[in-house]
Amino acid sequence: MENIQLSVTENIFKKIKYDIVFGNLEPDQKLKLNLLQTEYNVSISILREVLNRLCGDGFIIYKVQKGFFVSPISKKDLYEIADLRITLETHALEISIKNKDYEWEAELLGAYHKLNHAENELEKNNLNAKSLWTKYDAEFHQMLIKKCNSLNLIRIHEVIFDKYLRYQLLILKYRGKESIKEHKDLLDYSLISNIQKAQNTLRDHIKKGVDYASSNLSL
Amino acid sequence: MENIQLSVTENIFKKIKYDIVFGNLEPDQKLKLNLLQTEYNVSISILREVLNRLCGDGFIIYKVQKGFFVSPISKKDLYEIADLRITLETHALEISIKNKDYEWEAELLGAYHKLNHAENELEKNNLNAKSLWTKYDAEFHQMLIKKCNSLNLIRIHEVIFDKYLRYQLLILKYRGKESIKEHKDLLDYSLISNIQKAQNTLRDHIKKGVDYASSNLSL
DNA sequence: TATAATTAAAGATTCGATTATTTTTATAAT
DNA sequence: ATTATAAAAATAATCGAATCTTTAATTATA
Repeated sequence: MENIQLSVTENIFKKIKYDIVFGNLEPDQKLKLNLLQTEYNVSISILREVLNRLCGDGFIIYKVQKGFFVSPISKKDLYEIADLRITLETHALEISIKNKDYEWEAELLGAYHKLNHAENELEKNNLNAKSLWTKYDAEFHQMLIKKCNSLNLIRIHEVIFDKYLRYQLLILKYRGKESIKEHKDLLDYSLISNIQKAQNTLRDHIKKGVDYASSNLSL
Repeated sequence: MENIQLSVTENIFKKIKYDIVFGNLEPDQKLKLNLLQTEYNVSISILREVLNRLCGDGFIIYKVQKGFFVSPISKKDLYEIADLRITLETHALEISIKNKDYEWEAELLGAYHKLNHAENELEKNNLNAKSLWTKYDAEFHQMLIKKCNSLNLIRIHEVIFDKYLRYQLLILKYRGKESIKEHKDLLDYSLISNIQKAQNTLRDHIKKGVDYASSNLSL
């Protein structure tokens, strides 16, 4: 019998991080402890543990005797995040491709297949597919760098990806056909081990995404 | 009158992080809360807040219902950290050099001067200079990337640098003359804006450092 | 009216105690 | 002697209350 029991702290951590990334908690919003206490139904100590952990990742800002605040957003921050994502993800992609095996190719094809399905649904204006697309986009990009053989790199990339995702979700629009083509190219270049073209495609993919996001973001 | 009052939490955070980086708390060591309580003379709640924050940065590992542990070390981890430092620091250096101004040049020269002084003291076998060298080495490298114009990048680099430093301090030995030459080159290439050579020097500098560390590390 | 001082309310910080879980030790059964 | 079971000790997790700080509201003064 499996024991999947998570502590209260772990559950609240996931909830609050989700609420920040998905915009339920707004940028700059002050996180008053007694409000959160009733909202999430936990004690203050638990909340402070969770908020401190999120501080470490930079999703929350802490000011002594002033409390906790959801991290602010800005175009400058968005471009910084995008630049970091490009730097980390292209580097990881190169190593990943160099280390690839059949199992990885299979998993990558699988991840692509799911993403492509969600993309098609979105093209048919099935708006329910939005959250699915979000999930599969993340999984596809995680799979691309999975063989980079560096837990540290994967861990940092994950944080940066979530920060990037937060901006994407603030826009809510979907870049459509262009992005679909880029994902297909990313898959194909990875499978034939063309590192240069795979990296260039990834770089353009993120740059176009961030420009699109930026132009749709009123700040 | 300035208000430099830090909360208890902030102070303990710095102390514990210092103790991890500088090896007073050993890798894999279990951080029992009541022991830490008497050691640092604070309540459990405070400790849990601090340990959670350090989890976010990866200096501490948390296992549900098992407690907190100082992150383990390994050669693989060291090489991952070094690779990340190279990736992040060369990228930041390029942008920094492109954005440079006279003020930065002046500050960089100042930082180099202090580092060079510490290096000379070490050459004279003045072992007290060791901790000074640690400080000035960090400051010199931070100054190199200061103009990269990305708080996110600087913040992440800082965490990686501290993780790298932790390994360096485990070795305690000093690489000597070679490293001195590299620092001088790093300064000169940055000042004449030779980005390629500055990046290559930095890459070699870190690679040689990590190889030196690795070969002196019994794991 | 505008500014400064005082008080009241709200909120952050810290702590000690209670509860729940895990680990260790002791005891019993095979 | 070895494994299984039960009791005890150690430790982690959680909570609610006490303390301290900041912010807002009120009153007093120029």
